[in-house]
Amino acid sequence: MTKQTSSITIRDIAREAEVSVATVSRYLNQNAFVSPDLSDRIQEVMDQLDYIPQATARQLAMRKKNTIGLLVPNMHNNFFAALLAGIEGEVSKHNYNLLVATCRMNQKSGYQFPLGSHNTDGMLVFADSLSDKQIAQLHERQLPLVLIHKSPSGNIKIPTVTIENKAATKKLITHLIEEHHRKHILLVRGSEYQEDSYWREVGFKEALFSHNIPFDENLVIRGSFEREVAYKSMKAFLEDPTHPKFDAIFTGDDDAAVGIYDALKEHGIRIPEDVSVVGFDDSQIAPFLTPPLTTVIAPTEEVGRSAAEQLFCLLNGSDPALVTLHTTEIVLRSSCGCSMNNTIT
Amino acid sequence: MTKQTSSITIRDIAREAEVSVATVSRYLNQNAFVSPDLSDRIQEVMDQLDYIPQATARQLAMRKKNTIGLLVPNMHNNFFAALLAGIEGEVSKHNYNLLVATCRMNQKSGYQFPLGSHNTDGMLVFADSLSDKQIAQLHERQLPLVLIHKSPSGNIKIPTVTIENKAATKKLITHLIEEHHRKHILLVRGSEYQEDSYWREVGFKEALFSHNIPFDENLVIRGSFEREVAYKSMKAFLEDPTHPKFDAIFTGDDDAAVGIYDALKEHGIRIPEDVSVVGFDDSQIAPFLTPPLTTVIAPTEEVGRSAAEQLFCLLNGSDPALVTLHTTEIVLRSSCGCSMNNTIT
DNA sequence: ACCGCTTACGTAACCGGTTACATTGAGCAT
DNA sequence: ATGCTCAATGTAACCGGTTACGTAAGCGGT
Repeated sequence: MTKQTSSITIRDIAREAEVSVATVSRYLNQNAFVSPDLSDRIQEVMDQLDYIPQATARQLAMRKKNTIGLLVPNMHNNFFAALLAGIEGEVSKHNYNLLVATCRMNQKSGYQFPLGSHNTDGMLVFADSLSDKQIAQLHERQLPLVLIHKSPSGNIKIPTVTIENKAATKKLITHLIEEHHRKHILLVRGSEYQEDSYWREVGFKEALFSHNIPFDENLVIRGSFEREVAYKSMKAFLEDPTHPKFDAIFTGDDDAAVGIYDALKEHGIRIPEDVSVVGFDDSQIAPFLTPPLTTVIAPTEEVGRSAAEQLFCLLNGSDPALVTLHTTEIVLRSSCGCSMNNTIT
Repeated sequence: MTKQTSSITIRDIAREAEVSVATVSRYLNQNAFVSPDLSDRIQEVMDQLDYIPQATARQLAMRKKNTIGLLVPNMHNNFFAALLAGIEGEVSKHNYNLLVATCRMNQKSGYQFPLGSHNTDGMLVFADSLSDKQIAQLHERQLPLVLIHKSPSGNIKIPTVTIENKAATKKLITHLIEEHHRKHILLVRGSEYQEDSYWREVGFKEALFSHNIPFDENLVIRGSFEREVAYKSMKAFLEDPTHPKFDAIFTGDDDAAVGIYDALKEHGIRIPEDVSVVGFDDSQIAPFLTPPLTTVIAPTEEVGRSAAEQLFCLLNGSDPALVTLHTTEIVLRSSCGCSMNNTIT
């Protein structure tokens, strides 16, 4: 209960320096000329009394919180750190504060936003932290919003920043087809409702179609973006005697790839001799798998940075890009059958 | 410049519901009895006008920000996500907000805190985000503080939470000595000023001494907590014809271990046949190195959680643990010479 | 001398909540 | 009926900044 922190206020400074509060405020904000002698007196008193202006009071008076919020579903994802690094850099460049929260059910009154217009001047919403309805609601209330790895539903105009899921996947699958002559490619795709998974599937199909390879529903394993469940799904698939032949696997996620590797190994299936395996994300472990995993590098930090950038556009009144698509790079290692460690963009 | 957000205030609600602002406030905070009919009227009006209380005004009136800050040197560290997850969980449990910032030099006036008593009710300071002097300064100003992976200088009483660096290292080195009969162990230690490195070195020495093995200054490589610099330092060491013989390496960090692996491989030195290698941190890549790395599991999320917990103790007036030491586990993989995948605590 | 214009600075209202204190009226004992 | 207590509600001051507006001094032109 240490209540009385630095309870010295702008009025104390004004009194001691024998000026008005307005003058102190003007000196603090440097937004009007204050004569040098007054400035000196003020500064001196401030140093002496160790004065720190209360952000809260300032925010109230200015009707501006100088704070943006980042909402994520959870923090356990690997690339969360990179995303945050990008965001934080941009935020601090603008001298803003960054509030971070996960969305979660509140005990009683259902959903309660830890972040919102009461808190922040604008928000970054990652993937499916919020339902479309909740997003629409915030948007209606005029709260500046930028979505990350998610596009707005309907035709509401909210800036989005994400990565080229479709194009990258198409390129990767094309590589499998053209360079390694694979034709029966198994798709291990993530959660039904995750947008990244959706576009990766679209890219996957496009690559197939443009090489006249039919898309086979039986060569799809659904809902497996986690290592353990990918492992189990893959095992189940392999143990089903009726499973179709395949000569390559696109795992849609590096973490899932680990599970896939394990399952294949247990069945004595060699990578890449028997089947090529490729992932997505270039997580840290990708180069250390045996064999090293061919995958897609996503510029996560850059995504964070530019998402914040769009939000600041909204806050400044300049208009933001409605959709920012970051390009990805494919890094060829040996799990696809390549022998070199190369990159195609 | 969308200024006028939801500019409806508690007074609007009071007027429409034909009650006083005090009553509305009391209803909102549930801190005094309000008769059911008034409650209903108020709730109805609030729903209808879509009222959201401004956190800022509330904070000003209550002289409490309901916010804690986390200060880190940078966000690029792997375990940052886990740390944050732990902190965030605790923070949201207390219905607080979490402000995250990196410390950085401000363009003009030298060091400027993005976080402080103007912003937060208390702060978590990670490792060397702040100098001892800066910490002391904040502490003098009565700002509740908890340090993470760092202890306070002098005898100021600031709660600290960290991990058992010394004990874990001692156990790990003892394992090398007793199980694998290693006697000439190379110490690759991190930054001179990093406290974790310091304690790891102490534990290293203690293990040596208790087995009557002299500590050899020539078997130390300093300042190498990063992959690349560890690689270079190790190469330089190996290429120096006068370098002492060694049969094991303690890298003090998993990331550094990667660099060490590479350097050893280039010189045709086999792990673990020629030298044992052990790390610290159990980063994600550890199990995927060839051979899989024996290392120490640090409960990072738990560290974050309990640091926040101590801070809330300070905020509630109950007294916090002055030092919280989290126990670590050693996970034996094959880089030390073991054949199993085992854990000792 | 007077007028007008500019400029540095002061006064006081305001931001949107909380809460100490005042007020009102019901309930009950005398 | 009177006085007292107590509980529900209202009034207005306050939190610590910002800023619209007012004021007075300085200056130049006639």
